[in-house]
Amino acid sequence: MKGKKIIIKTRRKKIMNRQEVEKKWQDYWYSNKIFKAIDFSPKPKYYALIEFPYPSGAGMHVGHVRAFSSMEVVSRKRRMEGYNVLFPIGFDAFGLPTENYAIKTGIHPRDITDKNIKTFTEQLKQVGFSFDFDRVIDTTDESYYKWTEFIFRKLYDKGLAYRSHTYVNYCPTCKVVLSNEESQGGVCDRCNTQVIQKDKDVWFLKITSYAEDLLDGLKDLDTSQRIKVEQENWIGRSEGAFIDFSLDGTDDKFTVFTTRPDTLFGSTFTVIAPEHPLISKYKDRILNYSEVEEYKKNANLKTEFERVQLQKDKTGVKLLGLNAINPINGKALPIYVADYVMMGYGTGAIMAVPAHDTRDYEFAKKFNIDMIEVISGGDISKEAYTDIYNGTLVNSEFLNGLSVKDAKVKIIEELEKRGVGSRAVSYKMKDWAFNRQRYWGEPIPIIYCPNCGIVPLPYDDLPVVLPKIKNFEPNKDGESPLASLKEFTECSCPKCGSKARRETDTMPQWAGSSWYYLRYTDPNNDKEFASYDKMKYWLPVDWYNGGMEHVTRHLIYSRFWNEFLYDEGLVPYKEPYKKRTAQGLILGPDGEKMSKSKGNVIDPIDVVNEYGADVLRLYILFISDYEMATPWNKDAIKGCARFLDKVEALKEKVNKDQMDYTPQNKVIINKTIKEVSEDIESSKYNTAIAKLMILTNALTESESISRLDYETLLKLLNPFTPHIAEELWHLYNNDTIQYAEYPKYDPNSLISNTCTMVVSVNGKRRDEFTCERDLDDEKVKEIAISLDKVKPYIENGIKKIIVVKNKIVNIVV
RNA sequence: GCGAGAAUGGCGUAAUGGUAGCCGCGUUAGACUCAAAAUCUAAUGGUAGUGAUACUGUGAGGGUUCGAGUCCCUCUUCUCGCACCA
Repeated sequence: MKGKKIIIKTRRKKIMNRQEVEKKWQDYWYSNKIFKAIDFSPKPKYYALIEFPYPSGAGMHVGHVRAFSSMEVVSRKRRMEGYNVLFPIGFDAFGLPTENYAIKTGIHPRDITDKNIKTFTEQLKQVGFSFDFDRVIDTTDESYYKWTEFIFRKLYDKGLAYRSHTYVNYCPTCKVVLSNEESQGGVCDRCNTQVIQKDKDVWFLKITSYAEDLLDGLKDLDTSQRIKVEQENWIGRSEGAFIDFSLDGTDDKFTVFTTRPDTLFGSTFTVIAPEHPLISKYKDRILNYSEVEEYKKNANLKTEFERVQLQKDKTGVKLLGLNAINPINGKALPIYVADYVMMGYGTGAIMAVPAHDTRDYEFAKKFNIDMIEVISGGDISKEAYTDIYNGTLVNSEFLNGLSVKDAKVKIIEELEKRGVGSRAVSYKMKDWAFNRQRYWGEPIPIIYCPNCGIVPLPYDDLPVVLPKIKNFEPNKDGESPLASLKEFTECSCPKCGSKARRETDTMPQWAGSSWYYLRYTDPNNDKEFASYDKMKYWLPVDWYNGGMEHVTRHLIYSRFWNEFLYDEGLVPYKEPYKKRTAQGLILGPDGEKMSKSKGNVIDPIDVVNEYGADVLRLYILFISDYEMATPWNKDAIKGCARFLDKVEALKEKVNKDQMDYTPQNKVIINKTIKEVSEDIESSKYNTAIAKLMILTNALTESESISRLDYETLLKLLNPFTPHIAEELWHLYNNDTIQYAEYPKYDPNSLISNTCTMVVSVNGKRRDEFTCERDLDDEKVKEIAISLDKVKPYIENGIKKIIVVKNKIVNIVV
């Protein structure tokens, strides 16, 4: 402890006190509103967006700093490039952790949230982020969630919000219904409890009707392959056909979905999901109904996790007394109930073609069902032949001899002609389960009237305000605490005036974040969610950075809302984001994911207190490639502190009156300007910083440097380490560096007029020499073979000499 | 199982098909100091050698090329995403 104090003292004597200087400039920036975004400014606009944080009690995390730092650097650079920058911040403050904390402590979520937002805001300012703090939004503020309710109401009007009775993912610990997105892998997103299937009344948003648009919009999104592919997989489009199978002895039929209609002649049985309505409908005709009921019950008991575990072990029950008719050849096929067919995908029923589908193959083997080979080329005695590129149709009457591709077209034509099938597209994505039985969320503006049924609240009556309550515990039925509050639930029907009941479920946390980027353009508007003109000016978001984990949830949800609002004529652009990047995780020093329980959490504010905000910002971007997960190294950060000390020490060498580049540094400065700028644009912050270090090392080796040399370095540094840049800039300037013109490079000064030629023999480096640029190839060869170190290797004759201009000579012997 | 990505010193990482290891950390030696820290200087992939230097080296094995960390094929391991999706 004593030693540490001495270190700080020594540093203070030699160089600036970072924390003091940082505080000074933060006060200057924020009190003068240096980062204010100006509506309708004639400058070109730039909208940089980061995912707004959840204001947890733990405060800011180093992960937040990394997530925000990329757009922070870009925003500061854009301001210097003459843009009118919108770089906003807000808080996604509804949600379970706050509510759970309220249950534990009895403190109201409103008070917890306010306190956490205050702390978080202070921490953001301590790091010096250049947000426009005049546009802060809070999703739990009545003036904000009024518009979240408004959008829900719009969705309802269009039939895109509906109530349905289905099996849902339910977390027994959190006592909430979860969406597929929140229960990936069969466990609850928040608490890792195994999700169970529960029969419930649920609000859904019909995101599936936007599946095609959501897929389409990805085409123009500037993003990594990974982010695109993840969204595509999530939407999960597949092309195929609906085919009707009639039920033997009835006038009824059921429809299957298949991507392989070409194999229809090879179908030897059909399978329906345990939840398929056919079962109860033909209760009386199914001879083994009790066995089927039993199977159905067991299937529902299985958790998602168990289903995955038992993936290979197929189970099922044959429906006795009920057969399906293959529409193409009139053959009677047995119907099985099996849980490897899901009610939630396609039609919940399949035509099974064991010869050409792996799952059907396993099932057929287990239940001793026949197979018919209809695509030649494989060996179906060993395994299902699923190749769709090779192979020819056989045993399929009019399809025989065709390729899979052609057979698909022809069979669909035939089915359509006969009126028993059609081309179809199916999506993996399901409708979005949109309610939670909790208090701390946006109320759903719906009323249940005994006469009129479901009635939406009139627009003029919005918002439904969350009442201030004292007991936040959900009740025993897993209902929201609002359900036990008479003052809230009792109301009158807006249509007929009779006594009615208010919806007590609230919206999921993803609601508020589905449109927040719109609100930033006009955060204080109390007439509309944002003015059309302002949205037209600011949108679309030019660059959006956020977590990889939000690619399949938040990104898709928010694009859905935007596309919907666009169709309603309420927003000016169909796609909200032009470009999307994602940062990697920062792991603990032990290489594990940071967590309280592992005790490996690094608090960014501790780093600010020890090294300063500039060092924190610099290190977080220098640590590795921006997209890569990397462990924190408590020693490596010292290198960043040393670097900034060096930058400061350079001031002693500056010739104040020299306003051009010093000749010996001209090339490296121009090169650095070019490369740092390009690196920032392609999210290579780590190499950008490495190049700034190289430049600083070069300037340190110079006898003296010019004012322009130094100011150029400071400008290039400003996006990364604005405090020290501002402080040193003021040695020579009175105005802020934040709007100083970003340096430009001179293409003619990027290369020196001499170059180093490497000489290798058979690809092995042997020597090098320096010569003028673009020297004639013949002369280069002459010099190369005359070198003493090269001579011994070419004694036995030369086969060939390859010269790569200004780079390398390779002598082949 | 399917899809995407990755594998380079003691560590984090860097290299338009053209000097592998930039930049940073760490380590070693030296300077300053009574001493330590900080700072500065030098060295630092491995093996051999006092040394110039030589050989070797980017997960493994093949290939293309004058030349491969980079391109192609096969394999191994790891990370991420999806997962009985019909």
